[in-house]
Amino acid sequence: MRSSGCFFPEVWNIVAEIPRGRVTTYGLIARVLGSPGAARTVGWAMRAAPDGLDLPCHRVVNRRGELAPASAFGGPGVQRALLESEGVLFDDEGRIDMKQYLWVPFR
DNA sequence: GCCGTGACGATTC
DNA sequence: CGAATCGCCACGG
Repeated sequence: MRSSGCFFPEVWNIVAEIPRGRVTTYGLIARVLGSPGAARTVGWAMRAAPDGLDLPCHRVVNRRGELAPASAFGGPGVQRALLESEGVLFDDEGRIDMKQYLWVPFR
């Protein structure tokens, strides 16, 4: 299971495996897929992800532990609410403690 | 087969 | 220390 086919489907596959209450980063996913510089492409894959896949895209954050633009989730606080609902706590800066919640996908 | 795009990352000023 | 810029890679037209 290394390459199921294209890049996007693999991204969705990994995101779908993110455990509840954990988060991962775009760059990390890209790295696991073999393209450390394709972090942007991963984000693009999220945007192009069909709703039928039931992807927990709210569990994917950037390297700093910040959430994606509110526009991406249809409104401000949506992604944060979903994560808090899973037990993820935010600091005063609205960021996640990566040391605690960062989940590393399998290679 | 080239250009533009994009929910990032790291570096530089 | 904060903000801005460049670079990266994959996909659609």
